[in-house]
Parts: sequence; C-alpha cells; structure tokens
Amino acid sequence: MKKEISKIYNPKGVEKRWYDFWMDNGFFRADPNSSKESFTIMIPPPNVTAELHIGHALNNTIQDIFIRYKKMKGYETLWMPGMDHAGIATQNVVERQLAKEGLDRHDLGREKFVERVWEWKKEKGGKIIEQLKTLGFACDWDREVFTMDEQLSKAVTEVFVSLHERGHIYRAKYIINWCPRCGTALSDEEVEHKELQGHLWHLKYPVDGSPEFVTVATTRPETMLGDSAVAVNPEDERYKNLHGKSVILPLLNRKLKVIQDSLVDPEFGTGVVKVTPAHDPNDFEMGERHGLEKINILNEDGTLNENAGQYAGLDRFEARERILKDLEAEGLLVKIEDHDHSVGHCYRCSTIIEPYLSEQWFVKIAPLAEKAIDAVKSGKIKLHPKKWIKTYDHWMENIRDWCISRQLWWGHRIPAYHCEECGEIMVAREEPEKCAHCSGALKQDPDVLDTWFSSWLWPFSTLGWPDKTAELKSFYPTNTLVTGNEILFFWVARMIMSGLEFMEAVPFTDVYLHGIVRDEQGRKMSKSLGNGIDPLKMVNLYSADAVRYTLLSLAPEGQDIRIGEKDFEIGRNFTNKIWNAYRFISSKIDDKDLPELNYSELELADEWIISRYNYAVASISDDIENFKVSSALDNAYKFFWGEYCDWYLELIKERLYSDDEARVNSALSVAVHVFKGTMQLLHPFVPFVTEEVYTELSGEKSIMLSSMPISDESRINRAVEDKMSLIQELSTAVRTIRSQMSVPPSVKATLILRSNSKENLEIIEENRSYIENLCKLDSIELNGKSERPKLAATDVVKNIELIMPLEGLIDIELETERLNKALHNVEGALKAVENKLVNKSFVKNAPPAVVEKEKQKKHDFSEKVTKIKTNLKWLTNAS
RNA sequence: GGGCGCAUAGCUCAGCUGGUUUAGAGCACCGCCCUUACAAGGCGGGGGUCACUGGUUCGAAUCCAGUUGCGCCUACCA
Repeated sequence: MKKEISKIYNPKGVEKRWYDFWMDNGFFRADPNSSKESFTIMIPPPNVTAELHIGHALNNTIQDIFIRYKKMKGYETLWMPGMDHAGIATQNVVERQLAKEGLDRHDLGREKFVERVWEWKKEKGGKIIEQLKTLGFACDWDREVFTMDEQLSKAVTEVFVSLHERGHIYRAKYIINWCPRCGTALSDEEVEHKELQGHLWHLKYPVDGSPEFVTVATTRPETMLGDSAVAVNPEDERYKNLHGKSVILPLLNRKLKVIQDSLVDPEFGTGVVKVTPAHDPNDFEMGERHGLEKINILNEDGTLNENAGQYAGLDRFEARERILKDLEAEGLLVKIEDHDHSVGHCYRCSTIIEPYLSEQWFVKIAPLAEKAIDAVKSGKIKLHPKKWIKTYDHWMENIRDWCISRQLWWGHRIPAYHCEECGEIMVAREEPEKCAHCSGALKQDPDVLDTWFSSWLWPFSTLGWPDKTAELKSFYPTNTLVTGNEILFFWVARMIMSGLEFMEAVPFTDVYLHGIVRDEQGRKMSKSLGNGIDPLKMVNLYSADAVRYTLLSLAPEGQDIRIGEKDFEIGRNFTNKIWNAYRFISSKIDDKDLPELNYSELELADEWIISRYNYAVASISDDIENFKVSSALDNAYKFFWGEYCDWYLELIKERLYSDDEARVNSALSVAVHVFKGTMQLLHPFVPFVTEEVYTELSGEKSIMLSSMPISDESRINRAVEDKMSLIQELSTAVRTIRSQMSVPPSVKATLILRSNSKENLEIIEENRSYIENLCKLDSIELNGKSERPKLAATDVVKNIELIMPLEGLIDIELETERLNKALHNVEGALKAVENKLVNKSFVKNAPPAVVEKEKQKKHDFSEKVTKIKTNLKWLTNAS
C-alpha cells in the first residue's frame, strides 16, 4: 500500500494540530518536584500593550531552541512566561481611549481610571501571548504571570521596604528627567539621546553699573528666565575684570552675580555660561556649590509658569521663539551658530525631555552595583558574545542613582505614607493606621514605581518570592537569559543586582544577547516608517517553522539582522526539503517493518553517512551548548541538505529500486536511522515539520519525548570519508564534463580511468556503481587496454586521469579553453607551492608535517600539469 | 570627547586558537535538465588583489598598530 503524500509540504493545519497536542499533553509543563536536573529560562516579559513583531519572534525562537534542546537532553525544563504592565505605555493607551470619549484621566479619578486600565487589559491587552503560541513556543503557559499580579506586587513592596530598611532608598529634591507629555519623571535609562541640529545662540547680558556687556552662549535660550548667575572659569584672563561684579538679566531685569567655577570650559562658546540651577544638571551642581537660588520656570506640562513674567503660559518652544525675537529687538542677540548636540527624548513618546527639579524617590545604586560587577567579572555570569562585558563594566562603574518614582496612576503604588499633620514619612509593608510620630492621619504617596522596579525582580518574583516555594528551590538560579542587547542596562544589569541582593545568588548563569532585526536597508523596523514585517503574516504565508528557520539562519551571533519578506522563502524551502526527503523514504517503507540498523552489513556510502552524521551530531550539540545557535543550524543544514540529501539519498537509490530485499533493507535502515536523528537535531529549530515526519516514520507519540542523539565518535571514520570524497570528486568532474559539453542525461556515456595508484583503483573498482549511477554512465573502464579515443574530454582528479570519449559530441574549441584554464590554475598553484619549498626558512621553520604536505602537493600538481598538457596535445592533434 | 563593533562575491553573511590546492554558503546571475523525494528542485558554471597602509611570522582574510568609511552605546556637547 502506497501512502499518498503531497509533493509539497503543507504546514496549514499541521502546526495548529501539533501545538494543541503538545498543550493537551502538558509537554510544556515543568514539575518542581522532578528529580531531573532543571533548566530554566525566564521570558523577557513583553509589554501588555505589545503586538508581536519580528524582534519578539527572533528572541523567543532562540529561547525555544534552548528549551526544546535541553528537554530532549533530559532536563526538567521550565520556560516561564509572563507580561509586563508597562506603566507609561499602558496608561497612554487607555488615556488615548478616554480622549476619544472627550475625557481625561482626571475626569475619572484615580480609582476609576485604574479600574478602566484593568478592563482594557482583560479585553484588549496581552494579545501577544496568543500570537507567541502560533510560533510554537514551549512556554509553561499554566504559569503565566503579570507584573501587577498580587504575588508579584507583594514582591515589589517587600523589595521597596527592605531596601528602605537597608538605607538604599531615599527621597530627595533633585534634577531629574521630566517628560512633559507623559507628565512623569524618568530614569536616566529611559531617556534616548538623539543627535539634533541645533543652534548656539550668543546673548548679551549688560554688566551692572557699566556700559559693557558679557556674551553668553546657550542652546536653550528660554531657560534664561530661570538664570540665577553667570559663571566664568576662575583662570580665564579675559573675564578677570568681571569677578565680583553682577550682570542684568535681559527681559526680566534681574540682577545676577558673576560666579567663578572651574566647571566652565573657557574653550567652549564664549567662556561665559548662564547658570540655571532648576533646569540643567550641571547648573544645579553649580547652584549647590555657590548657594544660588533655584528658579523653576516650567509647569509640569512644559508651559512656562508665573516665574516667566510676560512669557507665562507659553509653551517652552513658543517661548524660545518669542524670547529670541525680543532679544533681537533689543540688540542683545549677537550671533547664531549652528551646533549639533544630543537631546534627550522620552523612550515612550519621543517628546523632548526637560531636566526638571522635583522631589522623587531614588535607589542608591552603587552598593548594589559592586556585587553585580563582580558576578560578571568572576564569570559567575557569562555574557554571550563576550564583547558586552566591557560595555557592562563601563556602565556599572559609572552608574548613577536610580529615580524610581513615576507620576502615573498605573503601576505599583509606592508603599510610603505621609502624615498629613507633621509631614513624617513612613515606609511599610502594610498601611499603618496613624502616624507613629504624632498619630496624625496618613495618606499614601501618590506616585507609582518605575515599571522596571518590578521587572528587575522577574527571575524570582515569578517563582513565588518572597514566599519560600518549591519552584524557587528547583528553578532558581535560572540558566540562560535571552534578550536584545539594547536592554542590557535597563533590565539585565538590574536583575543581576536584585538577584544578588535578595536571593544572594545570581539570577542566571548565561546571558545570550542578540541583535536587532532591521529591514533590508538596515533601518530599524518601526510603525512610523511602515517598514516592519508582521510575523503573523509571514507565518500565514510561509509557516511558523519557516519564520523561525529564516530568522535564525540570517542571525549572525549577536549581530543585527537584515531581513526582507522574500527571505522567508529560505525557511519554506528548507521545510519542503525535509518533507520531500521524508516522502521519499516513506514511499520505500510502505507497510513493512523496518529491520534494525546492522553495522556489520554496511557499504561505503552507509559508513560514510554514519560518519558524517556522528560528526554533525557532535558539532551541532557543541554549537548549541556554546550559544552558537545559528552556527548549529548552519551545520544542520549543511549536513542534511548538502550531504544526506544531495549525496546519500542519491547513492542509495540504486539499492532502493532493486529487487533484492536485503539490499533495500540495509540502505533503508541507515537512511531512516540518520533521518530520524537529524529530525531530532532539527526539532528545536523547526518543531512542527520535524514532529510531523518523525512521528509518521517512527510511530512514536512525539519527538518531544525522544532523546537527543549522542555522537558516537567511534563511527567517525576518516578513511571512509577519504574514500567517499574520491568518489565525489570523480563524479563532480564527470558531471562537469557532461554539463560543459552539453551531454544530456539521456545520452549514456563511457568513462575511461587511468591511474597508477593501486589504492585508488581499488576504491573505484569496489564502488564503480556509485559513479556510474551518479553520472549516468554505461560503464567505467579501469586501466583498460583499449586505445585512447581520438576525441575525448579529459580531466585529472587525484592523479587519476579521466577520459570521456565524446566523438561527435565534443566541442574542441570549448574543451581546449577548459583545459587551458585548468592548466593555468594548476600551474599557479604549483608555482605557489614551489615558491614555498624554495624558501629555506620555510623548510627550516615550518612544522615537518606542513612541509611534507607541501611536497606532496608539489608532486601532485606537477603530475597534473603533465597530464593536462598531454591531453591538450591530443586535442590539437585530433583537430 | 570616551568606549565598543563592523568592513570578505552584485546582496546577506560563514570563515573559532595563523598552514584545507588559488577563500566558502544562501540569494541573485548564466547554461543544461519537468532524471521514478523535491522546478519551493537537480546538475554544472561565472563572479572576490578578504577596506587601506605598515608590522610580526617561514607563512596573514585570520595576530598587532595606524588610516578611512559605516553603525551602536556613552558623556557635566552651556
């Protein structure tokens, strides 16, 4: 009975069916009580607002590879899934929704608004989870968590209070990054610096009690309204006359002291700086040093406040224009220079950030950073690729305190309580009833915590911390963290700090940092550019396996990836190749029971593919263990397509089509053995198609329950591979002649081989049918007595002379050209080798084995040259 | 300003600790083939002074230094 199998692999249906099967059978579930060694990966939690993009697809494919590989290696694997509440992003989404109804969040009030966000989350949020499933990811979905879940919130409170108790959290009035659109403070990491073309405006400030002026240079002229001094470098000779004097702030006519501070760079601008302590971090420092007034001129929304005099109420950029115009009218704007500088933007809404003076909560980070630096330095945590270690060190060593309070409503409320009577602040796990100091009424701090303040606890909060759970015991520390390199500081570094502080152990042992997926022109994919590729569309078009395969095959280790929609054909073609190899083998099996692989009955091709297979098993496993996943896939591809399909399956066709059942069975048993193993190796990369063909072929329940093949190094046989490569080279040479001389497969040809190597002749004699079948030859004559034909195409392979009589078919001119080219090449190679051997220091210094090799080469090349020359002569004589 | 990375075929990239004939793959290109797994395929072919300069070495795409170009990160770039 022949099974009807489609000529083309049709993934539709297959993928959904298997995913449901895996889920229904609980294959993704992790058992904390298992006796097996555990292997754990924490998913980088996608934002609840996120929709699947190609970066998620890559990130999670890599994780899935590790998880599926380790599971088949016998580990108890846990891939912990979950989502991030994404404070700003989520609040923005719901606020936009409200705006459509003509409302803002204040119309609802805090409680109602937060309710509304939860509603939104239930209805529209978390789409990405379902989307991830279409790509086949083996997360333990039963464990899915959300950073705002009760358990995780408990962890956040515990950490805040406990850090506070340890003196690592403080509240202070400081210059922070303020997003006027989001209306909240941001941490340094949440500010994206973009290089902008700006201007350096030179402004004249009149010197008090003198007809003179000083000229200051600024990129933000509107901040002059908040100036409380001008500063010069104390060493600057040009301005020594100003020491002790004052200047008059134009427009507002305020008197400003001239101060001296070594922070001022005499080389930059005019060497005189306006000092605005409330709106610039450097000026803030100077203000502290010189006891200057801090004049805040901005409202929270970026408009100017009452301190801005006649400019109050204007937007900051409008104010800039107006101020410049007014200064110009007074003749105080003396020069405008082009000036490129980097400007901070909000990472969520791209609004230009204002350095803003406000009261915020901070984490004193230096004490935490110290241990985290050491964890990486000592190798307790390894970064892959290693190049990130330097970047990590540099960042950690220069880290500044972490501003963790956000003026948002969506997030974890800060567990601090302010006394309405005496102003006392109490930090506590449970809300205290009254002020411990004066028994006054308490009000909880209105701010919420930075979203990253919950995600930095991810490796243990997801496992039930601060409770002592079985999960924590089994799965912490986790093993590998896979994430984009852009998130190293935001998240990875902070998890290391929190893990060491609260678990007293690293949160993971290895960090795999991959690059960013870009479009074909190397641009970041973004909504505004419209150059994104929708992974779901690609899954629909090409299959999930194809998407996974393509992404990975294009992903150089840790580097950015360029990709276009058409590239997904690579993956589709590969799965189709698997399908057809399966189809071929399976058509030969029919219903019969397959005999076990019998190593004593193998012929050359079998031994060869088994040797190559065992080599492939070793190299692919090595690659995965060493975090070289795309190299692993490349090796799997090369073996499966380039060796198994291109050579082995071709070599056994003669046996498979024969009537001799024993011959059929021996070939088939090897073919199936190697195919099954290859599917297992490939399963982590392309889980669906491998599951489909593996189970069909083996009758087993699931490939996921099978064990990853282990390389039997004793089957790697160099001698066999050498023999086989002789067959391959000869075959290629014959095929080349046929192709060049346009001899179609339908025309059978004869091949004459001549050699004085007894060894090579024996190999060919034993395996002549391989060459005959691969090259569609009638016969091969080995060192025969027949006359050399007048007209023949020729070649030389490993000192074996190939002669193909092609009377009537040969194009003499073409063949001459071909031989001349070959001659030229070999002569070049010969020359290079000779040059080496003539060089006395080479012979003296190079290892003997290398010298010996070169001598052998020289011998071979010169012999080949002679033979080609002879063949050329024959051609000339014949024409 | 500092740091890191990249530069190999028309394009995307392999090439790990120097020695695989004269550097590989995929895509693209050319030729032949609907050969009894696969035209989403097979077989063959063309195409590269490995960015530049210098150094180390018997020997460099590979190691070192510098130069140029590009990218990313980072900074108290008024």
